[in-house]
Amino acid sequence: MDSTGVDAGLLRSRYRLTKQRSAVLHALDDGEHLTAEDLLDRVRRQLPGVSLGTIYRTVDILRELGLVQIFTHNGMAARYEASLSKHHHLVCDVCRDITNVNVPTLGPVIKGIAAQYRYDDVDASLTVTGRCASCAARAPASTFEGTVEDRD
Amino acid sequence: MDSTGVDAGLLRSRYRLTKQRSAVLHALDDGEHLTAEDLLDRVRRQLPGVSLGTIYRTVDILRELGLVQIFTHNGMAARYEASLSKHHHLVCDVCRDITNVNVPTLGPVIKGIAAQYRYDDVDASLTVTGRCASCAARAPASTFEGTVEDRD
DNA sequence: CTCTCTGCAAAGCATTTGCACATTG
DNA sequence: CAATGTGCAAATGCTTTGCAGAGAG
Repeated sequence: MDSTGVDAGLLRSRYRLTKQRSAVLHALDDGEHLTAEDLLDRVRRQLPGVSLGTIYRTVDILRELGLVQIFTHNGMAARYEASLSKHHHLVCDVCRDITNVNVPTLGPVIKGIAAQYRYDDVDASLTVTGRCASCAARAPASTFEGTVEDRD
Repeated sequence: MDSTGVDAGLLRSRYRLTKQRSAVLHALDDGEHLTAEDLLDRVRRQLPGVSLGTIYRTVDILRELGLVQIFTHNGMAARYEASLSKHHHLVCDVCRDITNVNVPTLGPVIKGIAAQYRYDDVDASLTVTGRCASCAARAPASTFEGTVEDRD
């Protein structure tokens, strides 16, 4: 089993390095903001017998070890991504597409809030919603402010 | 039925103003970031027969009308609040307490992202997590950086 | 060899939905 | 009175969990 790459974090931890966990770790590099089902599909290409329960148990310990970030928005299924770099998300209200985005200017904003409310060890997640360029091109004009809600 | 206060938005809409909906609207003023169950409890004080299904259907149309904001974080149950003013949330990792927070400096950050990625009609939700002052006081010292994860 | 992990299947929980009856405008 | 809304209970979808056997160290 590969013990020098993405697996290193697990090896150093109090958890055992199993082939299922290694496969999940590798699958995480195989796409952005993957759902548990997405991960299951990818993991099963290598290791057909793996169960969804194992995916959930694995991402949970990877989160505890700081190796994955979990993204949720409204009631949608959780998305998992390797903790390579801190980033935030842009979600299209129309097509539900998710884009990763770096927001370097957010740091000072968060520091300010932490200081004002006396919070320690702060982290933050910013989710920007709106209509992406392709959906705007495809859709009827919208000249008014505020939420654009179709009544289905 | 009161038709001049919080009910006005519903009255002007294509939806009927029922006593259940009015009660939900009033219940929303009765606390911050309330869960569906919280709303149900409050609504039932006035109107004992109301069902959870009605709460969910009602908050959904209120969201569509822009009268409530919905806050979710990780897998937690959704929280509902009247759309009085735009605000964001501070969530304590330890006690799970939620604090509303105004973040006036966020506007330019979001505008920048919208421009860069060509998104229209953008909105944003910022959730800052960390350890609140009372939990920090109560807990063992934490001098290292990063997430503080107790193994239960 | 012991402790941890896994697959399976069942349970859990928040939310949604179908339907027959009640209510609104 | 026609259209819409409601209560109830069942269904849904994601996630978690108990257990007995498999695998890691």
